[in-house]
Amino acid sequence: MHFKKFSMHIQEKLASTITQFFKVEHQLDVTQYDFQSTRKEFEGDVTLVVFSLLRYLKTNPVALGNAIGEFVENKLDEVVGFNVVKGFLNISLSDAYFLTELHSITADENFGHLKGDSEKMMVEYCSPNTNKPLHLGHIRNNLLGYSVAEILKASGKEVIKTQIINDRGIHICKSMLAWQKFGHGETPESTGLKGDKLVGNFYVKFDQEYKKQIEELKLKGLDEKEAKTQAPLLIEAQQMLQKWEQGNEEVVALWKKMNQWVYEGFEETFKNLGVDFDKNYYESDTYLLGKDVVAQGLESGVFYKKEDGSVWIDLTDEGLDEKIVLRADGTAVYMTQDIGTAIQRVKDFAANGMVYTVGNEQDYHFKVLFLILKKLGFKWADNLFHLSYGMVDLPSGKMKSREGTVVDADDLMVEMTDTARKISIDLGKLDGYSEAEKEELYRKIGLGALKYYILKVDPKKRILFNPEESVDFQGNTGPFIQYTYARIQSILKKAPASTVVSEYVFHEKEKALIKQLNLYPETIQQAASQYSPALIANYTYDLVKEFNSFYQNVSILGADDDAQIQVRVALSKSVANVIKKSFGLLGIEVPEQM
RNA sequence: GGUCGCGUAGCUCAGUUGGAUAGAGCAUCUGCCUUCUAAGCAGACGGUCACAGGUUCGAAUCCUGUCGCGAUCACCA
Repeated sequence: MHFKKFSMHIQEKLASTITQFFKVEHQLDVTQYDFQSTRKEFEGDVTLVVFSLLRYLKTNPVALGNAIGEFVENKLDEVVGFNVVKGFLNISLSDAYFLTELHSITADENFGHLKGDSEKMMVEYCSPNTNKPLHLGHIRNNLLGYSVAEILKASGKEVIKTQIINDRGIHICKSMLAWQKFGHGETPESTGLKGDKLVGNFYVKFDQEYKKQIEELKLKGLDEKEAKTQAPLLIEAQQMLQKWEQGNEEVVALWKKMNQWVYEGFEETFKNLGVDFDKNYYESDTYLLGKDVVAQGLESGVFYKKEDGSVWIDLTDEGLDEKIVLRADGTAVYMTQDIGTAIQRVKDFAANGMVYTVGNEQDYHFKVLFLILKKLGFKWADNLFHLSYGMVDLPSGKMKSREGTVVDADDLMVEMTDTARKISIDLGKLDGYSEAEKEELYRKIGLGALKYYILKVDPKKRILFNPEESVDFQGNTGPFIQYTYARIQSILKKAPASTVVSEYVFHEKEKALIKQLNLYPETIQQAASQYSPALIANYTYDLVKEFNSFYQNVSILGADDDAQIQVRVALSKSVANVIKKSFGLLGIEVPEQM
């Protein structure tokens, strides 16, 4: 059955009643209906699209709509009226129905959130390199991954958050080498720099020195390509990588020391950003994985060997290319590791599936990876999902760490907090807050603005971030929603104790709110099945808009009678609860006052 | 060149298994703080849904083609 945009419960009732109508009146078996919530400009609460029923019964849509309308009005107590406009049957629902709905929403503290462990999913996100600090691109990745993990939990799944830390490789050696050569023994302590920042500086330093060497070599008559491969710095870095692989003590000690600096720096960033992980994997542990699987796949004929000894898979039947899975010298490539790591993870956690939060530049890689795992016969390969997201670009183009054209994650969070502080002080509404409480609030608001700004956009779309223009704090923004929450808290503090209301005549604004609240459970399920925090963000915005209109147009605590106060307070409380929960799914905190 | 993704108001975005007159925010303009917090509310202005065909009662949505932007097509990760 097709249910859309309206409470499941009443739609089921309507659907089965309409099925009865077709059986009784026309001896027809009909079970598929298109419902939608009635548009504001028409009278009614839920609308049946009659057009799509004409294929069962050739008749005038208006006549059919009227017939159905009369039937459901007679059969269902909840239906108190209807009208037909063109092929749309608009059905009005009773006050008793809305009251029941409100009661069931209020009664459930975890309204919309399922608890359970129907399935175990692993969500990977972040997965940084340990040679440079995190930037805005990582922020999008972290926010998306964290949020999708929370959404999956709310949809009833058990979730394990994980990341694979790319802690080895030539890029790490570059930072190490530069530190050795130009570092003068600097440490985070001696410089006062965050560890990841310090290491990142040497990564940049390497690139600068490397480029100098290339220029020098070119002056000596080498061409670009030769110069790039023959620069002494690069050769040294490659040698360092070999030493690392051989377990050279000095190199490994340096590697451990510098990586530790980076981890401490990352930890701080994760904490400020509010993300966490249940399990970390390290590439230095996993980079040799997958070779045995390749051997098995070779035996079973999934892979084949070329004359030089390298191992490949032929995916031309699937419209893709041939892809290498093991080098001729027997060493692993990226794909080998990813095959091995996937299998390892499923073993470690008995996961039913995995979500990989990785930028869309790797679409092809994951397409191939999933296909290979499928061909290798793993049944969980059907439950792998690449949460592919668009790049965050600057007006000047792509962010590049080596060229220093990145928006640093830590800096950005500080700037957002600064902006929040400035706006808050201008508005001056924080009497009674201590300085520490105020700072905490600025952080909540600043981060809320940033997180909402990023998460409200469909993950697959690219984001153009202009550092010159600050992120908004008004309109469709995080602070707007946080503000609404704070306002409700202020009302709830003054509200009378709750009593039972058994009869009530609803205001249109109240009905609209109940309808919007009722969409929350299905929004979570939809966001989970589409891995899209944007759906949660947009839903919450609609709810808040609806509430603000209600707030500004009717009086809550000053309502006409007790029943009205009770209902309006209950509604406000439910809205606040959903805001808090839904923002929780986005990793955004809500303030009690602002 | 092949493949994948995107193209909706000046700007940023919604619009989800095809439904009513395509909606918000920002910006611009007009009202509303002596009443629960004006980071708000009410309203005005703003559209060839990139373009052209097709499918059907009905298309921003599905199909085909064209154009534009991006990514990718490594024995890098």
